[in-house]
Amino acid sequence: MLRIYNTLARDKQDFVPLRPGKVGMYVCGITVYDYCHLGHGRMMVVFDMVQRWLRASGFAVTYVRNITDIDDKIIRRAVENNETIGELTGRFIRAMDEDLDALGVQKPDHEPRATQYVPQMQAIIGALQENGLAYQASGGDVNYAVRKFPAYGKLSGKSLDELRAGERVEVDTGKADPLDFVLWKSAKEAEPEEVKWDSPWGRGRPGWHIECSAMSCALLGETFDIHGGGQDLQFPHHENEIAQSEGAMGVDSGKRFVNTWMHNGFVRVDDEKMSKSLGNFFTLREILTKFDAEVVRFFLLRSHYRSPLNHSDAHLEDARGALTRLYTALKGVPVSTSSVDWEEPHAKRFKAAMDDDFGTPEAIAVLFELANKINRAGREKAGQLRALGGVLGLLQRDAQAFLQAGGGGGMNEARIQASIEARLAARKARDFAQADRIRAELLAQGIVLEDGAGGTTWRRG
RNA sequence: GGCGCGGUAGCAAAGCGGUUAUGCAGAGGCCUGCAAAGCCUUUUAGAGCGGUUCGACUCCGCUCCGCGCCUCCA
Repeated sequence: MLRIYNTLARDKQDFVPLRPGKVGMYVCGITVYDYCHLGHGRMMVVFDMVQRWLRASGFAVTYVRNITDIDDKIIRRAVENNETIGELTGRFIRAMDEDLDALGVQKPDHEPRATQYVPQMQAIIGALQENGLAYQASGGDVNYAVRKFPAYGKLSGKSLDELRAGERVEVDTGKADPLDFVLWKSAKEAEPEEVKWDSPWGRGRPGWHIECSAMSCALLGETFDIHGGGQDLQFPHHENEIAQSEGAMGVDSGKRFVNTWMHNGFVRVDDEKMSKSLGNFFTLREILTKFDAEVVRFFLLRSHYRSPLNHSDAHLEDARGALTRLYTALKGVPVSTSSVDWEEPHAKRFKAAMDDDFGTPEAIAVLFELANKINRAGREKAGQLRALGGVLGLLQRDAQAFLQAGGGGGMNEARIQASIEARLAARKARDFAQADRIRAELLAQGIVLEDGAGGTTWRRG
């Protein structure tokens, strides 16, 4: 039985889908005005892992991950760059696809873009207005009347009165309550035509929060199983989604928006949250110039998805060494598409770990025990190791290809092979001084030689 | 100020009320011409103070420290 930590309950709960065997899952994707950083990468890999595990468990999953392609930052950036919104967002969506593809993140079943769901957003806003939860302010913006939604705060554990005690509430004329948030922003003269839609409330564009309510409802229905996102979206974004979606269905309808809320932990740098505003972020593409993408994925999955994760080159190096051990156990094992034997003891422990709120660290520990068994007792379990790794999106490459990835410093394959031959000749002649000299030269280039039963092989060190 | 999360061995990181986490690093051994890899053995834990218990790293309380949210943010 799969158990998931539900933020709404602040506890692990048995996962029971609305419809047997089927799971609807929505995850807040990113706002595409810049390159993805490692924090985005973690969120993407975490929910990719969740999605994979649900499927491996036999569920028919509908996975929706949106793209926010309209918002203040996008507009500002496009104007700065003197390009259209579409050009800017198209560029960064392509970059995101490249980065995620490298990390082994599978495509969601649906990847809706906010700009394609404006009519659905308007419909929800209309319903909210009918239900007395939305009002148009003097400036033209349509706001959500937070005080009218009794359950406001149930996800984040905050009460409106406590929130109001917080100092940083900007005084926005037109809002009935400072905590009310915008559903529909009335158009501003200076903004490009591209971001203006007609609506019953005048020309304008949707607020940020309404996008996810509309897209999730359109693709998964009014109520669905799992909603995920980064911890920083818990408040106010997800709280507002609940207010919108449940408010539109009718506060008294008893209908629920989402059953299970999942939030992944942050990536940190020097014990501080990695973020754009702090300027301490590392983009995926810069990390991927230094580290193999699978090493990055392995690094992200080696800690629990809800724990904070510190990023540093040393930690990535550590992950590389660990993943190298797993691949070393697969040396000489052909890449095959063997499936998992779930009756096998290691697989049972792997499954138990994953079923306990996606315990990837322990699942990966089982992989190492499997590697040890292979090194000790032979290759029978190699297919099992590869197949279990595959459940996490790992260990699918040829072992040699992984071990030699990144090249051999300044040396090409032919030169390395020539050196290995030369060393072999020296060894045969029992000229060990010469043989050791050649090995040292290669090592200086980051190439490690290993004399095995089947001959000498090399890997990057 | 309000709400929440966490403090595990040299580093990273898990589970668990009583039995080896796991990876890297360290020590000894096997293997090797010597190494590397691998295998075997092994040293370093659970912030502090109380409480519950036959027994606590694991449950409860307090203290100290760190982090996050309360504003856009994965």
